[in-house]
Amino acid sequence: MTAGTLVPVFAALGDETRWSILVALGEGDASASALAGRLPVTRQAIAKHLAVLQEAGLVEPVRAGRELRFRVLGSQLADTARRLDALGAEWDRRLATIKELAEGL
Amino acid sequence: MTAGTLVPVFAALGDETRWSILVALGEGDASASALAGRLPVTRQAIAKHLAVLQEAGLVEPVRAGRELRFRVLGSQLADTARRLDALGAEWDRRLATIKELAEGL
DNA sequence: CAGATATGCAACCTTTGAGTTGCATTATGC
DNA sequence: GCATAATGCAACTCAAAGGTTGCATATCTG
Repeated sequence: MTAGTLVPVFAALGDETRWSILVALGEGDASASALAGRLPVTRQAIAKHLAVLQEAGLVEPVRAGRELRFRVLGSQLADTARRLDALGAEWDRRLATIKELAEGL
Repeated sequence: MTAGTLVPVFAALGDETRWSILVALGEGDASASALAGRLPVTRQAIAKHLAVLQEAGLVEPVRAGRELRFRVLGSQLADTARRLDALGAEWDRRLATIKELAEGL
């Protein structure tokens, strides 16, 4: 459970358009074509973003007839949040210890 | 408190080299020059990364004589984690509601 | 003061990533 | 079966991002 699998997730979350997509999916599953109707980019661009998000494990494809809808995986976000919180806490703790040592406590 | 300020943070966290820097800083404050000794990139590259991290509020500069050390801000990570968790939870909740509606409950 | 050490700045190269257009393909629905 | 609506794939453009080298500038330390 190193930062290895974490980085792609953050990279995926580090783009405005992808956030728009995630937010849109937060209101219900949708296909690339459907999303293209709501966002100011082409269907193909959205398809690429969805691929990135899927690779990062943030969305999941769901076939529905000839449509390929995507579902946002909130649990993955919660998971990432937990790991992030743990790291932040550890760094703070470690640096506090260093500070104490430096102050000769 | 929109996703606005959140995106740069994730963008900053979406790079392996920057993680290396953060991890290194997690073991104690350090300057760009000091970090250059431990990482396989030049001091200037590290300086740029530190600028990005600082812009995202993840590190903080600390002047120490002629040295400019950087301190990692774990609290900012915890903050980001909280927001991420809230979003994931809300999406899950909303989608669960939609599913119920779709199932005619 | 002098030399060493640290940062600051700028130009440059190269790769990646976001976005587009165009066309092929596949699967529905009547 | 056929027109339609959706996805898949490929080539291309353009800008940004990561990285480098080189040099200027400050600032300790002996």
